[in-house]
Amino acid sequence: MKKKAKINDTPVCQVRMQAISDTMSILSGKWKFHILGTLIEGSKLGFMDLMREIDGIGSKMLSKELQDLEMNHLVSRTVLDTKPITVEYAITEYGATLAPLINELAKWGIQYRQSVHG
Amino acid sequence: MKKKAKINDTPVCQVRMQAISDTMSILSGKWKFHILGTLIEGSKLGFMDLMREIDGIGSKMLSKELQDLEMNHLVSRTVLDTKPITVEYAITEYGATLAPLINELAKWGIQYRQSVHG
DNA sequence: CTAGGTAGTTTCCTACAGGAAAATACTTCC
DNA sequence: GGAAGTATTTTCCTGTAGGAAACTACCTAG
Repeated sequence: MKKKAKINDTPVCQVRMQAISDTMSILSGKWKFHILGTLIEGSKLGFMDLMREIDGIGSKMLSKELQDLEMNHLVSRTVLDTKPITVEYAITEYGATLAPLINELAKWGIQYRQSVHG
Repeated sequence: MKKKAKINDTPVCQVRMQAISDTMSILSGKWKFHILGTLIEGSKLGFMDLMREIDGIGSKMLSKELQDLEMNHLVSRTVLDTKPITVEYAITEYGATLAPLINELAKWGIQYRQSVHG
């Protein structure tokens, strides 16, 4: 009676598990959701704007996380030819598809607080 | 003209950001979603069952992650008085409220693969 | 009495995440 | 000429997440 019986061994489960890993990998780290959330709220923000909006983040992390997000086409980076050079960060159309997911996260978190508190 | 102008300084944003941090904190780590997903699929699994289902996890991590999830009332742990002692892990009613969130994660990840692949 | 199954805990190690602070480079205001 | 603003990069350091492997402990079937 050898046990192998894998619930997760069905193709559909494998695909879902992989998809969840992909998503979490893309959105990994302490700051990605903050950055994305901020850019969804106020489209078109400069680097220093983001520093001011996102409480506690350092320039190194912001820079790195923005690069990650840009690589995954969730955020766009546009260098403007202004007097002092300015960079404009914005959510892409594709990045905006994360809104329902972010809403679910927020919804669950809020409900969690209520269930703990009340 | 000092810039402070915080988009994120509204109470509603603060609450949402905090809620997202809470959620991500509770579901942090490499394995939580795998464990939760597995327990949602096949309710009532033993420790060794979970080891077999979750490819690559070690006993230390499984044990620790299950403790975390139990502490947050997402998973229940029941010791059964069987011949060789057996422990039964299951999703709680509360843990099941994560299903929509997990679905969003999977949905987005699947869509991501498609958009990358073409 | 030994092999194998149950459910973990403990120890040791490494790699990476992330923070603080300084450096870079260029421009404009006064 | 110096302060202040733009946008990073670089360096150095620390804590923790997580993996491998061994160990505990108890039970049962052969």
